[in-house]
Amino acid sequence: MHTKELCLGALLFFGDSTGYEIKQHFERTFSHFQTASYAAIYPALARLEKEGLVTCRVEAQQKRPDKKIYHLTEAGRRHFIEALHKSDAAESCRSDFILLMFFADQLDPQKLREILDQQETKLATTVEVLSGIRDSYDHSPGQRFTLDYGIAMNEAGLNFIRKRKKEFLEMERPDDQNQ
Amino acid sequence: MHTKELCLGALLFFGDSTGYEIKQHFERTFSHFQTASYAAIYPALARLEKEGLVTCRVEAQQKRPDKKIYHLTEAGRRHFIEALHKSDAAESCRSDFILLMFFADQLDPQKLREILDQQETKLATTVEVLSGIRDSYDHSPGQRFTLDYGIAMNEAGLNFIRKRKKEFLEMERPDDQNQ
DNA sequence: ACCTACATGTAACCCGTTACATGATTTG
DNA sequence: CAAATCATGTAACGGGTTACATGTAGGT
Repeated sequence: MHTKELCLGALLFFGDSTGYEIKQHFERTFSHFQTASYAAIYPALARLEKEGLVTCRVEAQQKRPDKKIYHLTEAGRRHFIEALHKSDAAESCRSDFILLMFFADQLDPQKLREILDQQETKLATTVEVLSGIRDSYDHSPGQRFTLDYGIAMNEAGLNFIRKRKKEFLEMERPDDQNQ
Repeated sequence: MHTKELCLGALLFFGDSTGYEIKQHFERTFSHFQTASYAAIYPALARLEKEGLVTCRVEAQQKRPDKKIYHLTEAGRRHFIEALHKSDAAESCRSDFILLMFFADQLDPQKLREILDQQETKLATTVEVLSGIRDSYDHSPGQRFTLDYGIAMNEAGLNFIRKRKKEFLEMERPDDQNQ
C-alpha cells in the first residue's frame, strides 16, 4: 500500500481532513505499522484529486496557508476497498536492532546496553500507547484486533528483553563487576 | 543499514562468499529482519571493492559466469563495526496485514479468512524455521538472542491469531452458518 | 516440456526521505 | 527566547525493486 491508498483509508476512517490532519491521524493510529511523511502525503493528495478519487474544498485562513480539506469520493472509496482486496497483506520489517544484537560480540558493552535499554523503552512505550488507545473509546472489531495484536507482539518482545537482558549483558562481559 | 553494510556483515559472519551465496545466507539467516536482492547485492559488492573494503578473487567456471569470491579486508571489517556503532538500531515495519485487519469491516468474509489463515501460516513457518536453526548448531550469545527474540515475538502473534481468529470471523459474519 | 538451481549483471522506474522555503501564534 | 503547533508545498537525492539479458544442468 502506497501513500495514496493510505490517504484514502485515512479519509474513509477519519472523515474529511487536511493533509496536515491526515499526518496526525497516521501518527496516532497507524504509526506502529505504517508511516507517511508530509512530503509523501501532499503530492499524493494532489494526484488523488486529479484522478477524481478525492475532492478538495479550500477554507481561507488569515496569516496561514489556506486549509485544503479533502473529501473521499465514491470512486475513491471503491478504489480503496479494491486495493485492500488486491493486496497480498505482506509485511516487511527491517530491524537494525536485531542486526546489532546478531553481532553483539562485535559491540562495545556500553553500546550493547544502550540499544537494549532503548529497545526496552521503545517496546514499553508502544504497549502503553496502544493500551491507552484501546481503553480510550469504542472501536470496530477490526481496530480492536489490530490494537490487541500490536500489544501482544510488543509485550512479548518486551518480556523477552526484560527476562534476558541482564543475563545477556553479564555473559558478554564476564569480567565486569558493576551490575 | 544499507545493502553495502549488510554484505560486509555477511562476509564477516559467513566468510568468503560470492554474491549469489550472500543472497542465500540472507534468506536463511536474516530473512525475518532484513532483505537484499541480487540487484542490490551485485552493485554493492562492486562498490565495496572499489572502496577497498572487500577484495575479489575470480574462479573460472566452464558453462557458467565466473565465480567472484569476495573477501572482507581489515578496512572492511573496521568499517562494518563502526557502522554498527553509529547505527541507532531503528526498526521499520510496514504491515499491510494489520492495515487490512484494521479495515476488516470493509472486506469480503473470504478475503478476511484468507489473510488470517495466511498470516497464521506465515508466523507458524517463521517460528518453525527459527526453531530449526536454533536447535541445529551452536551459536554465539548474540545469534541465540536474535533467534529466541524472533521466536518469542512470532509465537506471540501466532497464539494471538489462533485465539482470536474464529471468534473474529464469526463476529464479522454473524449470519453465516458454515463454521 | 518446464521449473529450479547456479551465476552475474544492467537499465529503467518508482517512490520515499531529507532538506528547504515561508510565516504567525502559542507555550514553556 | 526558543520551541512546538499550525499549514502547504517543492527539489534533489538516494536507493531499492522489477524486469530484462544470458546460459547450462538436472530434476519432475
